[in-house]
Amino acid sequence: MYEMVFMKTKSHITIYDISKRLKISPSTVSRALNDNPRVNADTKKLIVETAKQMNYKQNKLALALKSGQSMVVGVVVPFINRSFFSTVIRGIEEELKPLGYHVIICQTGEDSSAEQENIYALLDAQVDGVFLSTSTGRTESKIHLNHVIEHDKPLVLVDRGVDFADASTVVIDDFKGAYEATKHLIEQGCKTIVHFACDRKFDIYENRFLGYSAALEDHGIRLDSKKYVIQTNSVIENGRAAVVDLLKQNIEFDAVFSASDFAAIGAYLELEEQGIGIPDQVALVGFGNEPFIKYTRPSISSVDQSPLEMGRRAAQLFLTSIKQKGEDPISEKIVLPAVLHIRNSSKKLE
Amino acid sequence: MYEMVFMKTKSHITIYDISKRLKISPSTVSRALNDNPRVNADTKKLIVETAKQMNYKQNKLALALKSGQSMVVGVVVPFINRSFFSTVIRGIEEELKPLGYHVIICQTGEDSSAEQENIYALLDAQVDGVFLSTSTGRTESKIHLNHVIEHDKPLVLVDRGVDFADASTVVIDDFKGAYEATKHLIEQGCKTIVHFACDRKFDIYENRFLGYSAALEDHGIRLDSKKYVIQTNSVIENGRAAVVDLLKQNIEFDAVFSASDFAAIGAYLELEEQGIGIPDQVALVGFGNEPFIKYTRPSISSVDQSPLEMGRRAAQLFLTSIKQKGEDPISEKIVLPAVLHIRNSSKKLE
DNA sequence: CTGTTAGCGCCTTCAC
DNA sequence: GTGAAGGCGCTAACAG
Repeated sequence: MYEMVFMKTKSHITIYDISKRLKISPSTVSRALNDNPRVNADTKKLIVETAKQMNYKQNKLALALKSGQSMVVGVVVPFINRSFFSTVIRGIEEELKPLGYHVIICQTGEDSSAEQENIYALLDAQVDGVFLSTSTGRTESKIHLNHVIEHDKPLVLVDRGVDFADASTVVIDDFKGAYEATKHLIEQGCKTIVHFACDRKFDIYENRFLGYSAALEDHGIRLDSKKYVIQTNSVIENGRAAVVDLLKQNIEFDAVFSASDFAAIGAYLELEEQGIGIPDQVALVGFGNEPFIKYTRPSISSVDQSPLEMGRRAAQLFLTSIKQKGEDPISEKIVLPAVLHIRNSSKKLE
Repeated sequence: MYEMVFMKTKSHITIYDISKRLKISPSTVSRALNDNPRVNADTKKLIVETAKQMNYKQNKLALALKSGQSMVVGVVVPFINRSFFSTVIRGIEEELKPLGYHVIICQTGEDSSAEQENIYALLDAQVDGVFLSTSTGRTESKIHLNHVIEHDKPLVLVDRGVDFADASTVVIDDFKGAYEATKHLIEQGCKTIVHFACDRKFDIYENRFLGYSAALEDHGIRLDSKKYVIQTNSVIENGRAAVVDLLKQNIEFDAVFSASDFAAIGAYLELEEQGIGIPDQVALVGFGNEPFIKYTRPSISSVDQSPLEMGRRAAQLFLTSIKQKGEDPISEKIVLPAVLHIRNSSKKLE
């Protein structure tokens, strides 16, 4: 058996190649290419030109190893093809690209241990910071988050945060958004408002539930968690199933406030199929303002999360953290407003 | 003025730290950590354990510099928060993550020169391959694509490809999809079928146009490009404007086949607002099968592009290219089927 | 203004 | 089975 021999044809040009060609030391080449003032204008010009001509490209990897800055950040989300998450990422990318950063994306599939692995892999890859929309609930282990901090890298929690002192956070005002949505339904005359709560081990969903509860209380409606608060997931089929269940149990209700647009659209589909009129018999409000939510008929009311802005702000938090490197890290918390978009699914009165 | 002094507190552990602590040479530590057989089982165990205890993490950057493999790929798309693109990326990520690759995402904003810059930046970052859904039309310069090939990195064109010999490609059968969509409309009795063509400098749109034309011809309908083929962009407002224009010009039509779901939904909104019945007065078929397209009422027919599968296949093409490194690169071309999903917007007959 | 040297963290010959 | 040395490509002292 013969070993395969791979000719490692060097496909890229280094400053040494330029150095040799021009008989100028590598450091001068480096200086010239970095526009260092302490180099003769003519030689600089010469170097820059031959570099271009030789099609030289700076190896960022070497630079990263040398400088300790990779100029890469990692973003960890449940699924990248959810409009909310991809739009957050868009915001991050657009804010960071002008500064020369690259964005690595990771998906957890909503699995906490996959989240851990992703974060470790990102640290291995020497990212300069981590953005996370977590799938780790309030009670679960957060050592992977500690690791990020220990490695002295900024950690920015986006939307799905957890209480974690050393991380910056950007969220929307979930409580207020939910409160407004519920209040709106009450003002439309709804008395028995079902809440699709999603998983309350996440703060965002807990806060939406609390907003719902507070609105009921403030308007003299007794909260009946057993009957009207349903744990769903943020999945279309779950919303459908929840409606099926309510009907099967003969629970009467005149509105649904869903903490997720996906569950909301599931409810919409099922109600429609069952011939239950929206909003006349059941009014409907979702949460997230996903792009598809306004094309149903009736169009569905929803609370906007301004994902693009969340991404941008998250990126800005990262940048301020980077700048104050070395000092004691200050973790900032941004709360964006949650704006209710009222559409036809919840207009009982004109 | 005093210069600020930054104590570069080394936040990470290297094999040298382990080496010193254990008084074992770095090379042995390296070998142990890489599970090299030529190291004593006991020392190996010792090393692995202290590594874990010291919270050692391998610096992939150093490895990348050494090995010439960064284990990072770059994906360049117009916008990451379009469902189609983010789902393609999801497919790529899911296929490549098990092999240890990271995915960097870049957005061009549909701008050809931004695309060039992105690609150069990715090459600087020493990515192992580039996935591209191009914004560069048939007639524009493709030097940036040549650069990728010259650097000996696999280039995979996804969906929006251009003729480029040295790149692998995965597309769907746009011609057939468009043909089927148009044929379906004809079979529903439509005679005057408008085509929203998008930008035909991209092959995908050109092929959709050709499919539309061929279907008309095969069914004895004369193609009237001037009257019925409208250049729109893949944007909701463009679809709206196109309908407004048609009405203003008093052009009669009984169907729209849009090469883009976004333009299609624009048409839907405008037709609805004008009180024009879908499908009775105007039947409607889109292209892309975006998630939102089926929630309108009537639901809109559309040609599916199977973006997840496209992403997966693209990743596989990359992997085969990587394996045959050194040999003459073979560029493969995959054509996935385009499946028409018939919904209520195009059912004139029962 | 320019060249020499060293080192970022790792792996991998080459010796022993 | 283990250690020493060199180099991936780059920059930043340190000399001159």
